[in-house]
Amino acid sequence: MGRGRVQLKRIENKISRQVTFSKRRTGLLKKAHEISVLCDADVALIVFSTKGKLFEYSTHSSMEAILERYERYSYAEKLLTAPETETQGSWTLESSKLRAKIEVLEKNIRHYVGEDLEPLNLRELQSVEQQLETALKRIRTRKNQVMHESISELHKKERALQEQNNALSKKLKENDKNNDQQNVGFMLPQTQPPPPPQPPHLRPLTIGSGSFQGAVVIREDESAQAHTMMPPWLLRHMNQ
Amino acid sequence: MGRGRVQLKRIENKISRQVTFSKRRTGLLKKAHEISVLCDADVALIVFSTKGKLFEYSTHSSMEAILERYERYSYAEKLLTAPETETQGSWTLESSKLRAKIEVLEKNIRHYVGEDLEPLNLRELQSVEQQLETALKRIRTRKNQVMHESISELHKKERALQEQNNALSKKLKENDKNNDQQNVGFMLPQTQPPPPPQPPHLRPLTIGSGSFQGAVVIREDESAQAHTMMPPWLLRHMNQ
DNA sequence: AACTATTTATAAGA
DNA sequence: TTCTTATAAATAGTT
Repeated sequence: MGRGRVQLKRIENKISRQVTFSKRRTGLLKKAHEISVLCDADVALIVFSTKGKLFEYSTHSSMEAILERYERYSYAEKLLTAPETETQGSWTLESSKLRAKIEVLEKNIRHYVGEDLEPLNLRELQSVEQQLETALKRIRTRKNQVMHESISELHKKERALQEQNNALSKKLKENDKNNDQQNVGFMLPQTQPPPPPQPPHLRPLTIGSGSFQGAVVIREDESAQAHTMMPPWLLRHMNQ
Repeated sequence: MGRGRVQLKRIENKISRQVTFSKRRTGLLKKAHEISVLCDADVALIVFSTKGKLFEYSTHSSMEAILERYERYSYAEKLLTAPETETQGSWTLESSKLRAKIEVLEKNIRHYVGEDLEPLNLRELQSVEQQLETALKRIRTRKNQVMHESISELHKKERALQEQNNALSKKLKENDKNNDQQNVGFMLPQTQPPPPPQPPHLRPLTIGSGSFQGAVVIREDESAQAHTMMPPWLLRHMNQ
């Protein structure tokens, strides 16, 4: 919708990318608002610019409400509650100094998430790169650890449950014998019927050898994880 | 954009509201996708229809990652809002809010460099992991770009120096001729003896059309790029 | 930040 | 839902 067709690919020129971003952001927010009013829908829209600046739109029922609803809908647990803060200590530093520090920290964060990289020279880029590699290693180590802990925890629980189970069965058999002898005339089934199957997105990942159904949902293949996905049904509508 | 103007208010007719919802939803998702691609932005879009059906779009970095990021960002922001009147006490309040924000930012940074990971659960670890992977890709792309620029800069310099060199040599020869004619009685050798060979790790990289010996291999595929450090002697030339 | 020539989105109708 | 078409809106390129 402009003087020329536009390829659906990253605009390389930084200036026009910014200009386009600004224009389209306005348009997108407007349309989000319109559909929410016209069609009485709940809409939440979050946009981070390349430089890491946040823009958002949400229907009256507040961003938080919609995100919570989303979480509930997608069967995911609530996001981490915000980290706790302590605000004691002296206030000797001026606000402006604090603000300056905040700016520096935010800039660092942008670099750590790969944004706003133009001002960095090669040496600095390599420094960040190395830090991220180290970080990634640590995170993967920790993730592994968490997963292992989780798994052995589950195993432990499984064993405990199995034992309990055996004990109960045994007790039950004894009761049955007694009942038989007394001709009471009824029996509990020895095995439970299998639970009804669930659709995949509801089915928790099962971990361990036994019948334990853990709640730890782990993506099977993270490296194959989709990197941008226009759903096919949307693609159908797209000219490019 | 249709046959008639449209009032920005809820469409009362249920059928046409549904139809409009369907059409506009498609358009909105398309536009969300476009801005994310064209402008390299991270976008998360959530739409609940009146009937409670969910539609969503998110950039490659997955919905969870963006919501996580949003939570981090907006939490830090929240600490600074709730503006107070400028009384004496409010300045200390301001300071403490700023401090709180700084703490949150620092905690985030620690996570980005792989420290202080114990409090994170699996979901959070994976979110950070994904962000770091994206960051690493971007950084390597940028590094490549910087190196290319640097190299062509060096080429240019080399050519300039070579020309200067030729000019000086020529001038020198002419002077020598004059000196010969005047029997001044000394000569510069026309050719230099070759320098003693050096082990490869000491030999400076030569770049350019002349005696090219370089091994600057830059892979085009950024995602597969080597995680290698530049040798210090090359770094020296590349400070921005 | 404005201005338009165009392309796109979409309201209405079928 | 889907297609068609007339028209309103969005926006790319320009100033």
